[in-house]
Amino acid sequence: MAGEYKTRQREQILAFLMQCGDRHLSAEEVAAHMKEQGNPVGKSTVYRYLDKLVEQGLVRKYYLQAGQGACYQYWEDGKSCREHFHLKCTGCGKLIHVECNYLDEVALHLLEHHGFSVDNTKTVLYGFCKECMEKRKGADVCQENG
Amino acid sequence: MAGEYKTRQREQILAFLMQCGDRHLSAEEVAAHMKEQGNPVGKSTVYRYLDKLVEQGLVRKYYLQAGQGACYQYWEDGKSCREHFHLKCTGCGKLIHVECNYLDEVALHLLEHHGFSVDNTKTVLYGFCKECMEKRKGADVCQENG
DNA sequence: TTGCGTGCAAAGGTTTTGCATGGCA
DNA sequence: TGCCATGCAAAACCTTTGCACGCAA
Repeated sequence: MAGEYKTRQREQILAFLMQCGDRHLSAEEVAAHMKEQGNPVGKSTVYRYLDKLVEQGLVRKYYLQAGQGACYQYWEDGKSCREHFHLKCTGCGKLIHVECNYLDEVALHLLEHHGFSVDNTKTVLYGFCKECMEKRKGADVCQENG
Repeated sequence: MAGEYKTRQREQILAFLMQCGDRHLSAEEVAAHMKEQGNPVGKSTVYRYLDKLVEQGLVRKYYLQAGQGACYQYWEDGKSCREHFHLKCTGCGKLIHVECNYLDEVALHLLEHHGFSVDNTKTVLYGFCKECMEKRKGADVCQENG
């Protein structure tokens, strides 16, 4: 059933994603990189494989800005990540893994009080990290104030 | 400069948004509603006016899931969605607004203990709602395991 | 009357899909 | 050999843009 074949294209795509570590890449960028390397990969292949990797939990898909399309990022150690929350800074794109007992209770709370089972492999909290928050203070005008 | 005209279309669009309160609407849905009402409005008009409202701070634009397009929501005095979390069921697609003091503390915790300022307008927690959880029990088994 | 607003259709970009071919196992 | 994977191009999507006409003030 799950007959997955190993191909040059897939190896290269995954290798590139791993190599980029915590950088997030668009499908376009992945395809462009392959082309530069002299081993072009069709866009549909990129999209298809990227989606497959997301399904498998090896790669994460982000929607940082509309109109710009999605971003992908290799998900190091997907197993342990199932058990904690993730924060993504919309300023610098940094992904923060949060190991915190208090937050573990949040999932429990949602389950018991709201009947909702959170999937940490799919959930990302967006916002600003400390550095980007400070950068914003000053430039920021009346955005926070509703 | 501010030569803004009041037109039937604009009145209706804004009225509909206000009336929908905390529901998120896509541009498509707005246009569809107008059509049903017997007063169709061109899509470009919807998009243009929606964007204008966002600029003016009267309406908020969300990017819940790419590929699905953007969602708009009337922004009643900063009340609504900035202050609570959103849950999205990956089973049935339902969007759940959670008004809960306990969860409000979560944002505070993240800020104080992790130096991260969560943006609830961009953040959505993914998982399964009660109904879909029950459906899944017994059904598929090997989906979680990558 | 002035010039903003509207609507249609076409263009824009990203992602998906159909189908024949290519390649892994 | 049997299938899965690939790649091209076309289609599907959402959104923006161009342009002529309509309408508010």
